[in-house]
Amino acid sequence: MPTSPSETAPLRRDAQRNLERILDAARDAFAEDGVEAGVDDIARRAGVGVGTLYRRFPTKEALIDAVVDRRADEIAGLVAEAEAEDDPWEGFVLLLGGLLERHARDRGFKALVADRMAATGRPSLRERLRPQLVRILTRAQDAGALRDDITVEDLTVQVWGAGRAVEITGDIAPDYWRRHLAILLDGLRAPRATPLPGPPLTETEGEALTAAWTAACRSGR
Amino acid sequence: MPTSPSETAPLRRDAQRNLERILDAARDAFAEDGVEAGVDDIARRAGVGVGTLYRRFPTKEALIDAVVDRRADEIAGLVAEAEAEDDPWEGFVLLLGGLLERHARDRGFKALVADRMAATGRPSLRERLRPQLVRILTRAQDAGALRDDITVEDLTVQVWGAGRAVEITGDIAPDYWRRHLAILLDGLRAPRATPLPGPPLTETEGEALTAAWTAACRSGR
DNA sequence: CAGCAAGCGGAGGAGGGGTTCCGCTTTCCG
DNA sequence: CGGAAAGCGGAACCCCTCCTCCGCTTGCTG
Repeated sequence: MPTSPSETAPLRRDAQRNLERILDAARDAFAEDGVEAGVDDIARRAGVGVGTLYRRFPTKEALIDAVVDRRADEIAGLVAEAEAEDDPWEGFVLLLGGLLERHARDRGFKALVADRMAATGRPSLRERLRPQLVRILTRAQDAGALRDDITVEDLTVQVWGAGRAVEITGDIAPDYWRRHLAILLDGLRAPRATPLPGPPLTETEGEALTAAWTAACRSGR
Repeated sequence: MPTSPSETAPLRRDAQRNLERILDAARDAFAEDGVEAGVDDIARRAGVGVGTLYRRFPTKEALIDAVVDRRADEIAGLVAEAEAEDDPWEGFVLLLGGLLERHARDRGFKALVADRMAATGRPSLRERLRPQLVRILTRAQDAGALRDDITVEDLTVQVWGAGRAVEITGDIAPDYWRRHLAILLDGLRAPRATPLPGPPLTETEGEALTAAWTAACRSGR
């Protein structure tokens, strides 16, 4: 747990500085290339050797976790913003838009979204966010704006898919996500919803999916 | 071009048999593991050595191409079926449903879909299919069933995203794609569609996207 | 049946990741 | 200031995958 400041002996000043540099470099590298960015590249960006990197993070995975942890506030902020929005539908749109926009601009974001709900690893983030998500969803449904036959699992899968689509378009048409989202929203709006076939995913299935998705993200794509 | 039968000397009988075995094994391996299935694994499934495989296909990429070529008829058949359907909307739904169902059941299908439109490599398939696609789309629009502000590019991106989502759910909930599709269709239906923001992708952008998508599929996302 | 070209298999090369190791440097504290 | 412990760098290592090479085998043809 190198990120927790108050544990065992404090880091030497140079070590602390290098730790910051590594985290910053990793954030940038992941944003540009996704989690498949190489450790050598990250170390070079940070101006340190790979040995230094591995002194702080026993494995690349641990580095990813640390970067994700650091950025978790970003998602938490977005969700809070969405919940604070007066209009339930607008709040819902704000959330989805925020997610897709980040997907379009930042390739490392996928790992963040995956981790946000991950069943494995650090549950704090996911457990903190999920209730908020449900609230945003049901609030929009109670207001009659969002179709009431979809569940959080449906929404999650939709976001994964849309995120992937928008991620691909991000390099070529950075604003295309708005169009994509508009189509998705038309499918989610209440007024003209067609009954959905088949049962929704159970929460257990949702968790299994999340685990699979996380694994896929971790291994690069 | 090992797949074209009438070229230079005909293959020896054992070689011909091994060629079939390799193609079958590759099809199965890709369906199970996606294009990231290893060549050693494919050779083992086929009951041949990797040397034999490489005698026929200069590179793994060429093998993928050959498998995709062989399966191209599957997509062509689906598209033809969709076009032959009396009701324009039903034809459209048939097409999307067929694509998503295959995505859910067959991990190698993604490569096929990518290649179907690929700007690089074998253009025949893509060029043959695209006009049909446009016809299916415009027919449904002219019938007033499909919203008339979407383009083939929009549709393609939607299918990529939905395919990804459904691919993940395929292992856990093989029929979930129906639910996902239903939501997507509600977003695509004409009645009371909300105007889309921003311009659609140009055809040039569409081609660039396809190339990027193909590259991503080839390298195993 | 004999000769030989085509075909075969699988050990090993090549290259690209992540990870380790160890001799040198820097910081800190008495 | 001086010594010890923490930190540093990056070459080397491991492992995994695609691909090559070459001595042996098999099927075809006269």
